[in-house]
Amino acid sequence: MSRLDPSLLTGLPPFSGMERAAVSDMLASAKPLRHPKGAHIFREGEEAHSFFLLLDGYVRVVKLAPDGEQVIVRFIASGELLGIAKAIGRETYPANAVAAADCVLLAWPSKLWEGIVAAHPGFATNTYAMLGGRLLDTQDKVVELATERVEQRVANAVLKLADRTGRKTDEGILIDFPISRQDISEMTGTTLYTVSRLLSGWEQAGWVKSSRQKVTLVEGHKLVMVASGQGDRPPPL
Amino acid sequence: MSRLDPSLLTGLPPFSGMERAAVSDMLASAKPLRHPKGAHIFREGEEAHSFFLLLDGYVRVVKLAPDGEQVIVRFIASGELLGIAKAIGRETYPANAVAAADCVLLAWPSKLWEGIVAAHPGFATNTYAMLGGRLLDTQDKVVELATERVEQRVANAVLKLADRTGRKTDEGILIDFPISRQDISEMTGTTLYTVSRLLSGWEQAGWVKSSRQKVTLVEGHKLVMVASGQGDRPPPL
DNA sequence: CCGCTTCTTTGCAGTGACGCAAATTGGAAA
DNA sequence: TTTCCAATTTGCGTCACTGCAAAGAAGCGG
Repeated sequence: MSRLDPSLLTGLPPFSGMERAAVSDMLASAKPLRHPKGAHIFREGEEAHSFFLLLDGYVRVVKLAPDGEQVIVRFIASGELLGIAKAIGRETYPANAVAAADCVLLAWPSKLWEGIVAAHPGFATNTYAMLGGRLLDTQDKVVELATERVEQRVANAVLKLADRTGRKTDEGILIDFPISRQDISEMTGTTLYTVSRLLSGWEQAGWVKSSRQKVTLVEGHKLVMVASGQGDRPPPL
Repeated sequence: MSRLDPSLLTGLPPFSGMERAAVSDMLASAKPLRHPKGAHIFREGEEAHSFFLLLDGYVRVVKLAPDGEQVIVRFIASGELLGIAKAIGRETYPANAVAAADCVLLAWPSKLWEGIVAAHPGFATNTYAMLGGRLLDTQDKVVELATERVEQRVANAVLKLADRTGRKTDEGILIDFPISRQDISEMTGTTLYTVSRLLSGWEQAGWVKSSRQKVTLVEGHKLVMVASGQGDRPPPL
């Protein structure tokens, strides 16, 4: 008998619409797991021995370009699945997963995948819908990279992070985990220098507040304008 | 009884590993369909009434950026599925599909999707593996757009097209359908001017031959070098 | 065969973004 | 506290790429 309570999972998207008994059943074969900030949860190319559910924390999914540059392909927030290589017919992980903050996860052995999917059609449907959503997200990212200027992409990234992980403070909406200029540049296909210049400009204008590994959104609507390409340009220094 | 022969499908990836009888069963509910070059097969946002198998021809999957620019998200060659919104839990098509050449398709009503997937687990597995492959392809495109220079991306696009749709001629490998400089620019996130300049340069160097809507690969290995970022730069005009 | 449309080429000027270098700041560890 | 390392800022020169404009080429329909 597991010490984990099924109510941990029942509210989460991957398990929505499932019977409590079914969720308990899945939980029985899961192992809880912790990773400190900065640790690799899995690596690209490695055999996909497990798939995971993120219970708490944040995870960056990172790909390595041929020249060694890193690209952050996606952020995972708590309640989401990751490492489900088996669901897409793969035997190895296609990217690296790194804890962006201290993380708590559940892990299932990948060899249970087929059985779980067969036994829980609701879980399967949820998972494939989620995969479809990620495909569309990624396609949107392609469109963004292909058509928007750096300024717009960085504004977009900050807005999305604030929306998905933001915590309200008295100064504005704070992005809830340590994020560097370099991280933001790896999400938007630019350099840490350019991100720094942009944030400095926006800070001068009073639209954000930022310091080491911290970004707080003060006037979101201004950044929305920038993201859409219609923003007043804050005066260059 | 259908006039279509199941052997049309048995060799194609979506149906690999399936019984002949199962394939016949699926074929029974499909309607053949033709679209001339340039026609829309479906449009973004439209209700996903059908899903398709491309039997012959080529299809561009195109997204519209907020500012009206077009981005070619993917090319579909014969033997591939398209428009499978139901598989990813969507009720509407997420992009436009345009015939890049005269096309022959099979169409199934989307409402049959659940039944088909339930009745043919092999087909379901193949489809989800294919979707996973598309997700990885799209992620690779993100990495490419984020890290490579225009020159490399255009070389890559030409190589991929030649590889996937190339027909051998006495001059080299000819891309098998009409493709304009504009098309290539929409695949690579640049402008038709830049594509024209690059192709002109490569033609001077004897690496490709190109004319109106035609590109022939002459010295593929040279373009591979360009794509990897190690190519000798052909002398500017 | 002519005229129209669409695609392509290329000169040129403008600039957004890069990337090095060096100084500065902030936090954590000793 | 002091030390040390990583993150950040910012000046400056450079360049890849853009985007207009205008001319040339190719194919199609009448």
